[in-house]
Amino acid sequence: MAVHKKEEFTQREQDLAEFAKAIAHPARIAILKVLAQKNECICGEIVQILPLAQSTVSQHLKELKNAGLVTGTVDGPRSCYCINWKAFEKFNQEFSWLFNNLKIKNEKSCC
Amino acid sequence: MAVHKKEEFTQREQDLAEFAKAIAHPARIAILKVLAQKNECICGEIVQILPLAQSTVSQHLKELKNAGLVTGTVDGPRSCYCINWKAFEKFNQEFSWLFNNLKIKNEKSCC
DNA sequence: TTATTTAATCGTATATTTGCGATATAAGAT
DNA sequence: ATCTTATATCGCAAATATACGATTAAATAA
Repeated sequence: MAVHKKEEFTQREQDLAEFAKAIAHPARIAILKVLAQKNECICGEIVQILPLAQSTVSQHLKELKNAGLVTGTVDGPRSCYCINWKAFEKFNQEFSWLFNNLKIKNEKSCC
Repeated sequence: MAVHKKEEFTQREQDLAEFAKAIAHPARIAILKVLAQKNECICGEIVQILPLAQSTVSQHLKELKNAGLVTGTVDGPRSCYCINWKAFEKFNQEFSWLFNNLKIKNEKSCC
């Protein structure tokens, strides 16, 4: 991949792709589920639940944070992660937009 | 990554992640849009529209096909690609399920 | 039959992702 | 002040993804 071609697409396509990439790993989906299930902010618990090393979980959390899907604040010696519902809702809408946008144009498949 | 850890998660998480990966590139989102816009099955047209080489587009199409989002049939010397609406609808529902599932549990963010 | 057109595949280079152990950091406990 | 605990980050290895040119394959046109 000599050059990056991603910039040649629309911002909307890039944003949507980036969000999709954020949840394109079962570990990150599992992390989101754990974060949603617990009412309090956990972190080390995720490491207990997932079959991954602490450093790996930390890395996945960082990616979710970079994608804006998760917020993180320092709480004493531990970290507090939460789902960013606002961003999540926005991306949910973007997805719906894509799905509907595609579907409206052509409901029937020709092959 | 000495070992694959993806199998250690639920099938549902894996399937969803795989679908997300399929649309985790702006080129593939753009391809889906083109396929939806045209009423007929094109292929070479995608190459004209996208800023990518023919072999690269072919590769992206293959990935979409592997993910089940697109069907492809041979039509003489050319290929005919179409969106698989059924599979698309299924994944749309899976996404909604995830979003709602997460949201119901905890609407408020604690940080 | 030979040439042309269209698309898939191969080979290759490079970039990114995934994963882990080891180390660093920072707060709380002793 | 030192030890413990929790987490982030670094460095590395291996796997995957991205992109392209060249080649192959297969059907139509000449």
